[in-house]
Amino acid sequence: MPETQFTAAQLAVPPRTSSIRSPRPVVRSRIVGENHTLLYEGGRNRSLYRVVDGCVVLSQLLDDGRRQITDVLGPGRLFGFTVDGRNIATAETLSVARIEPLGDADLNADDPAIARELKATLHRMQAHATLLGRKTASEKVASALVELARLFNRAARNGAPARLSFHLHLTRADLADWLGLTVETVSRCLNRFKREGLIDFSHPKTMRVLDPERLDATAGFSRQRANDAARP
Amino acid sequence: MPETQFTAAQLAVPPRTSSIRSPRPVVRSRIVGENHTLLYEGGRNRSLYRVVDGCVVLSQLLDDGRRQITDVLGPGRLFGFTVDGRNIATAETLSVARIEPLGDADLNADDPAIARELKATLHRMQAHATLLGRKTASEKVASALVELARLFNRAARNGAPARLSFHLHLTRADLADWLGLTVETVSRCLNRFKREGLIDFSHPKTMRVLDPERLDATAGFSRQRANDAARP
DNA sequence: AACCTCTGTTGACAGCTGTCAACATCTTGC
DNA sequence: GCAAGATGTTGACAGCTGTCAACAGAGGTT
Repeated sequence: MPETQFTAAQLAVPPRTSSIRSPRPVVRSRIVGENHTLLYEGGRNRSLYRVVDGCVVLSQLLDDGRRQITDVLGPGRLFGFTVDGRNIATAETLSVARIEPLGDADLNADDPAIARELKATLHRMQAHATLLGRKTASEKVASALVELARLFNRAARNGAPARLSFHLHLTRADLADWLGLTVETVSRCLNRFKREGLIDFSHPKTMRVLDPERLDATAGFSRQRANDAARP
Repeated sequence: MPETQFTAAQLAVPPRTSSIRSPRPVVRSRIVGENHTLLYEGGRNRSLYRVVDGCVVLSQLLDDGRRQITDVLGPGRLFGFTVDGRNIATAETLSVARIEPLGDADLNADDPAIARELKATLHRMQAHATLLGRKTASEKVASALVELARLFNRAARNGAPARLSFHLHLTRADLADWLGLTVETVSRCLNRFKREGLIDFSHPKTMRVLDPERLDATAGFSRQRANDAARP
């Protein structure tokens, strides 16, 4: 069994971050190992699932094997949405993960919380489309780091000052498939960021952000979008 | 006023293609001119809208002006979804369009038909992410043509054999912003397809598919995805 | 009709990113 | 502990696509 990134004690106390409740008072969540495929694109399933803890990615394949990771899910996110009863995407764990089934997908279809989740997902997907279509390699990798840091930074739940250190659940290949790049380009960007003092990592998956502001700037994020006047 | 693509008679009989009903028995739809911005990303609105006829695109902007068209909407599609009360995307008409408000967005949030529309939209967004991240320029342009042909080919509603001729509502720049390319690359691909006998166009926006199968192949579509058995 | 602007096309060229290859490092299994 | 495979890094090189520029054509205005 590969390394896990949380302890037995953490697994024993699944956090509740979402307002979505299943009809049954007690829901049996299950622990799934790393690199386990939960759902296949085009397959059938009649339940939604929530990621309670861990990391799950959604992906699609082209005929010749090219892969696109369409979403990276952390704690609280839902997956298993279907169109015409068919799974939209393949779902795989990138870590040991706690998964909670939410019951019949169609029964839950009119749950306002589900609609809210769908709209939030849509929002993320659109932002990612902008990344894929209009950002450079450096901006893509920087954006990914910012987003993953936000996703998996909750290690410091106990009120401790959240150090900008987090576990990169994705391999370089996963990052490449998420960002529309190649492993080589991802590796080059990460190591350039490291040389420039933006981030640091000794182990390839143990990331630490050293200069959050410069990383944000590299990501092409507009911290000012709210404050700034629109340009001429 | 620029050219319109439907007649007064067609406008007088708005087709009902969706099962989504508004609470009021009579809904007042409105006609909007070409190149009209209906909603701004980040702005507030408290209604969903349906495209009854015409073409609407959703887009996002980066700070330096780079634009990504995240979705192209034809008849029947909904837009105006919000997260935290804020519009997810900017919505613009690319043609004279008939738009129908669907009432309070939050009131409709638990409508099963809305959830279905959201899931269908999610599906399209994921497919487009795969296009943006993993397809070549030729595959992107071919995919766009196939999709737009399907979207705007309903000209032949009267049972006539649907000729594979359709109106491209998007400019070359719009196509580029949708596909993550430049106008020059889009233009080169379209004219190459023309030289190769895949498509034809005299007017830049009057497209005609001459060889649907070869176009599908160029788009990298898997015609088997539906027939295929789900994998283990 | 003439003019102007926007859109589209085409060519030359460059550069970002992909491809190929070799090697290093980490992980896993024996 | 060692071997073998998977993952990550780095360099050389190439090519797809972007950039820049000039021009053509269409649409709209006076």
